[in-house]
Amino acid sequence: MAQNQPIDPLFCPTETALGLIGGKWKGMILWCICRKTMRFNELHRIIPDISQRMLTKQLRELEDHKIIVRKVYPQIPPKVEYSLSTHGEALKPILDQLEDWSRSYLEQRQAES
Amino acid sequence: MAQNQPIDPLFCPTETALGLIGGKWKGMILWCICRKTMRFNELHRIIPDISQRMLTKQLRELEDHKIIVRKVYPQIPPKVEYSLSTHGEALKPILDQLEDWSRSYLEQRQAES
DNA sequence: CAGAATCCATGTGGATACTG
DNA sequence: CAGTATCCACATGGATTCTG
Repeated sequence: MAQNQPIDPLFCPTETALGLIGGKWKGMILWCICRKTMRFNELHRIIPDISQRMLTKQLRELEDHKIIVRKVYPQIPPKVEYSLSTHGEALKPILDQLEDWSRSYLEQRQAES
Repeated sequence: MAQNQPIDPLFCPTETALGLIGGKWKGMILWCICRKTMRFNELHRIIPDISQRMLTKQLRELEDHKIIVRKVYPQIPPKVEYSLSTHGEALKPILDQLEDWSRSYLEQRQAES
């Protein structure tokens, strides 16, 4: 950081990244979509605690940020599939490591108590 | 995910990890402390937009979660130093990758506009 | 099926003033 | 220096109802 220069929050990549994937539920949503292409209700079944409103909102944000791709099949009943974009694929190994990290974190915390 | 079993949010490691490091300002705070041990006002100078209240709060959370270590020197004027814990050190390479990822993300987004 | 719209409680975060 | 304490505005998120 040069010589203790102030950081512009808009240009701190770490903050940016966490802003993109740190939203509520996004961890679980990405965890699911990383594993396979998912439909809306499929996600909702796997993450029952999220409301439809929130699920929609988080998915839209991930889509707006080009991390996931939303594919609509124009048919009745509607069918929408969510999958990782190229950016999202690049994120996958990082999320895997994060998962390992927090797993060892949880284990150690548990061992202490 | 076995056969579309619901995930318990409490036991989704990805969500856990993002819960630990995804708080507001935590990206920038960690970015700083990853680089060197930091004092309170030092952090505040580098991240001027954060309020003292928030800085304190986020630091406490990171400390409670054993990601950083808070070392108090009992003297006047007070001196407090924040550094990475062992868990925090393990996180560092992951944050670096996240940083690379978001940098390429930002570049591509800019190229598009 | 995959949402959109509305209403409402609460939590989060900012500003300010004070302190050991 | 490194915080607390208090007050308050606003954003976040939940529950519910409705729809192409």
